[in-house]
Amino acid sequence: MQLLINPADELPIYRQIMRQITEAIAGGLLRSGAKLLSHRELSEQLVIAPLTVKKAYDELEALGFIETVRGRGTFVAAKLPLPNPGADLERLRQNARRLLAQAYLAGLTFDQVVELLQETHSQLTENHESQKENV
Amino acid sequence: MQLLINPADELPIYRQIMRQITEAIAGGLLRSGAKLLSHRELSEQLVIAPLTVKKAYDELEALGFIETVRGRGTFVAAKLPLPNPGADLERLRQNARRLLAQAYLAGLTFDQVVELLQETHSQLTENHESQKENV
Amino acid sequence: MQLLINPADELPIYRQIMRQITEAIAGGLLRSGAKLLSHRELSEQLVIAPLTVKKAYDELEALGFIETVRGRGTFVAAKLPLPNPGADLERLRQNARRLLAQAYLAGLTFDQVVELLQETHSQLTENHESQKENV
Amino acid sequence: MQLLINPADELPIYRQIMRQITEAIAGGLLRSGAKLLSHRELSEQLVIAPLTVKKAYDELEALGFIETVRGRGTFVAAKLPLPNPGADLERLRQNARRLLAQAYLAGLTFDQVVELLQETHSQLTENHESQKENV
DNA sequence: GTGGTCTAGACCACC
DNA sequence: GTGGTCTAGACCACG
Repeated sequence: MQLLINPADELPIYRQIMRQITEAIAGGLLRSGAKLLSHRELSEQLVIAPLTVKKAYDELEALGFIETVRGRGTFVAAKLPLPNPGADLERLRQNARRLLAQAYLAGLTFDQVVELLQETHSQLTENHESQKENV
Repeated sequence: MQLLINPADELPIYRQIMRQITEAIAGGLLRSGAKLLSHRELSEQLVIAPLTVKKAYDELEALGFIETVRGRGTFVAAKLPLPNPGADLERLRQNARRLLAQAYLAGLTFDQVVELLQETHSQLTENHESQKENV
Repeated sequence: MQLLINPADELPIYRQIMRQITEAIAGGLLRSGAKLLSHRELSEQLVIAPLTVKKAYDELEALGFIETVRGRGTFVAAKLPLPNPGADLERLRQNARRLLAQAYLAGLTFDQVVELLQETHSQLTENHESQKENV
Repeated sequence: MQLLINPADELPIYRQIMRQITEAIAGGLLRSGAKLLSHRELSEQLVIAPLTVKKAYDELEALGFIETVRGRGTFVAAKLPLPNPGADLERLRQNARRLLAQAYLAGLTFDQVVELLQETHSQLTENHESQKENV
């Protein structure tokens, strides 16, 4: 798995890292127990400050997505955090609304949005094999 | 139309305003030529600084969504900006990917996501009738 | 001669009027003694407030480009204002610099700029006949 | 590079800054990747409010001339915005027309205008060598 | 240190 | 009344 960082992006770098790792977990690219690169290794690979990666890992750990074992490394959590049905659904609704608004401004129809979603779905789930990769 | 601002939101206030106005345009709530509240009026209504609203209006104008006429007011643009097929589609794809990742983490299936999208679609398009002036 | 007003332009309307009239004089379209529309007529034709046209005429008169004769109307001045060699040349130099900078950013070469200037020159001077038109 | 601001100028200060920076880019004084002063430093140097410089930087970024990286600074864009052949040419034509009208009112001939343009061209292009960082 | 946002108030030009 | 600009200060997040 290869992370892509854009320093000029509005989203802070540590958030870009968090987002990509959680997306990889959601898409099945990273499974429970998979080992992540150490924050030092990852910072070298991405050519950014180690503190930045550390911050991303710290927050991911606080959220329950990853677990750190002193002396062994960092791993995808065994039990992924259960969703808070209420708040999460509301956020999902909002994001769905935004996606639709954005699509309509771009001239797409509802059916085309669903189509696009289906393509994306296929991409996210087709790489369910390559499992023991590191981040 | 009533804007809702959350000062505690991670998204800057001026962006919240921009988002809600563009969504209103996308959903048909605001049509070409419709007059917006003056940035002063809107700032009073939202209990925020006038400059904050003005910044939102300025950026929306730079993006081509609204037009401003000195001494007369601010209006939804007559010709809304045509989508840039390339960049826009790519951004849409990214957002679709994020929506799916978020939904999967929340335990939803693909079909449930499509369902949720359909509900949202109905809401966005059902208020396509009356409305003449003012935000 | 037909004036074109764009209310959304950054330049104030009364300045748009001033600019177009002085350009018409410079280009030979309007000669000394030519009669202008009354500010009321012009305001009707342009669908703007009479005060706005009045302001443009007032400033043009203060600058010496036009003359008002009570009860008869407004005319292009018999003796056009002589340039202030110093200040005017400096402003010209600045504008020349800006034109070049703008052209270079647009990818043109110096020769192409001169070419473009020549076309413009032809247009400005070829309509030296139609003289007795009103504004 | 030294910016010169005239608070009494009709052109807003932030526009004066924008203009001088784009001209410096067009003239080769500022190259892609060159670092600009932080908006705070520049505001001190020019003795104006930081927000005023920031507004200039923001608009230049929206136009694609400069890029900003959080925590690192602001830089001349790697890929300068490609000209929009249509709109840009039309604006150039207008400005050429205005330059000629202004010159004719000042009593110059067409050849003298071209001469003046040639001088300006030399000035703009002769400082195409050294310069690494800072505005 | 950097940029990002926001405030509360001011003054101006335009219509 | 409208929008346009500017100030002087504040607080925050990021690296």
